[in-house]
Amino acid sequence: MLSKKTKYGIKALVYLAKQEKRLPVQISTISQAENISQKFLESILLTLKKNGILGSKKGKGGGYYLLKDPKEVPMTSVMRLLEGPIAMVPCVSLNFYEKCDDCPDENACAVHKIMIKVRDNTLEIFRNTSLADLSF
Amino acid sequence: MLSKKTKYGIKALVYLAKQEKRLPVQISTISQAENISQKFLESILLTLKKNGILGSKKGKGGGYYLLKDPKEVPMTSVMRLLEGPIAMVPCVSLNFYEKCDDCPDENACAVHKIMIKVRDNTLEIFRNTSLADLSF
DNA sequence: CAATTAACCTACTAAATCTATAGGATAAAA
DNA sequence: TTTTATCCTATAGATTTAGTAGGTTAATTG
Repeated sequence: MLSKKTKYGIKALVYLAKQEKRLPVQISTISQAENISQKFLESILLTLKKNGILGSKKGKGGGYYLLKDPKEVPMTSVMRLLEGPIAMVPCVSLNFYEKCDDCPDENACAVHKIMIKVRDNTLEIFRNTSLADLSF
Repeated sequence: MLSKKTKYGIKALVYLAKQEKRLPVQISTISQAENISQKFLESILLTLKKNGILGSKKGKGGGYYLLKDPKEVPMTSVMRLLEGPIAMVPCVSLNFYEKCDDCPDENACAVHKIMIKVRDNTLEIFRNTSLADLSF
């Protein structure tokens, strides 16, 4: 299941991508438009900023804005940042790999086998989908 | 992330599918072979039994066994039973649909849009993979 | 019949994760 | 110097996960 954090994060990013001008948008504006708890959204946007997806400006007329063209923001980045691994099991994750405690041999593991397929397919979708694609 | 419950359940099912004869296999045998807590596995196999995937036999020589040919057990069934929805968001789930609190219009939602794609792809894999496919 | 075996069932718990909320600090603008 | 809005840390309540404990039932064996 996708966490609310990721869901809200994507919604906020798409909201920003839809802006005609690249002017800062306040948290309160986004939170009202998308029905998201303002404080919660605040922490989400902050991590997006810390990780180079968003820029911000303080004080009056401040807010958050996209640093790149929406076309240049693939969903892989967004998902990994907010949700963590794209794979359903760590032993199959490209960016968050971990060995399973219970598996003596990964290659002999049935779960490993099918989850590789799922990962590859999901990855393909996220790689080929940018914020721009979600903004129509 | 896939729960341990589902992971262990799949491993146990594949273990049973690999048996040459359809004789009952004890929980303790599977739990040792697959490094799974016996008590935990017990509860997993029980739900698989209650839902028509496994049969069981009590007393000496008892245990669990597959009720159908492994070819006839698609991963969609296993996943839905153990993990729940295959979709990453309830508003996109075929079998566990729920409306989002925050979304006035599903069709206008970016998250909805991409998660439909992910669901369709994942579903396709699970539909086309049976226990037999995982048992080689 | 009685003992053994192994599934069946209920309840509980410890730990982790998720979804926030509180409250103040910092920086920019008016 | 006041206002505005982001930045930051800490915490808390709810939910989910991953088991554990302990006894009950049913089938087999001697």
